[in-house]
Amino acid sequence: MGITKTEIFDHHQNELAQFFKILGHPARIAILQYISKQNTCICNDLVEEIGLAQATISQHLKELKSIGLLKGEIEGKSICYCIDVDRWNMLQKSLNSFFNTTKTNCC
Amino acid sequence: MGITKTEIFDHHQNELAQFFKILGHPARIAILQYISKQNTCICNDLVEEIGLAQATISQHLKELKSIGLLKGEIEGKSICYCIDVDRWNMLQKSLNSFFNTTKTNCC
DNA sequence: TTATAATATTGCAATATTACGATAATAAAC
DNA sequence: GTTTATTATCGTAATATTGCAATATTATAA
Repeated sequence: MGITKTEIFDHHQNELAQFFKILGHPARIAILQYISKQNTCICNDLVEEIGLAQATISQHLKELKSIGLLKGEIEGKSICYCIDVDRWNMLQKSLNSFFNTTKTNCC
Repeated sequence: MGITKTEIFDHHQNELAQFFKILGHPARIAILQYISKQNTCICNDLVEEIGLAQATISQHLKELKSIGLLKGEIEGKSICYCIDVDRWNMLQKSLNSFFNTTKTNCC
């Protein structure tokens, strides 16, 4: 029927899939890469840098925030969005754990 | 307008996003985990194990194959789908590279 | 060749995602 | 207060994804 049946999977599977899903868009990859290159980051820069409308960028930032990858701090009249390194490392560890425990094969 | 603007991103960003995207569904996570537990894998087992219709499982398998994570070998009248460990390790390396080069922050 | 069993494909309906223009909210500068 | 600049939200249109029933394909068994 078109809706993901999250109820038949466990919490870990759903959470892991959610992490992957949010990283699964080139704009969000590009945003993370750009932020990591800067000392400060203003959404307006991203609009020029990435080439999507301001509203679209704002939505992508919201999604990255939803899994805790970005934290925003008020800085003057704009917002400084930064990567939450603790969360970033946690996520990396979590994905590696999945990769390391899921690679037995048979043929 | 609803379509991802892949043309404004580079090949690496699009490819990385595609990997993440395909891993971004709990059924595909569950399928990979189940396959890695078995010595052999038959799609029919997955239908019972995962709890989705046979057609749906088949589609998820197809997507996992599309990024090379699974390789299927004919085994009697069924198919033995296995994780391609070389590809799996390559993907893990690629994701770690992204994580390691994208975590500078400012605040 | 004709069953039988397993997987793939097709077609369709429902929901989700992506994107953007318009507008609202927020905060500094005047 | 008003203006100006920046980011967030709303509403909407277009495309993508998810899921399943029905059907097709493939390969063994009889």
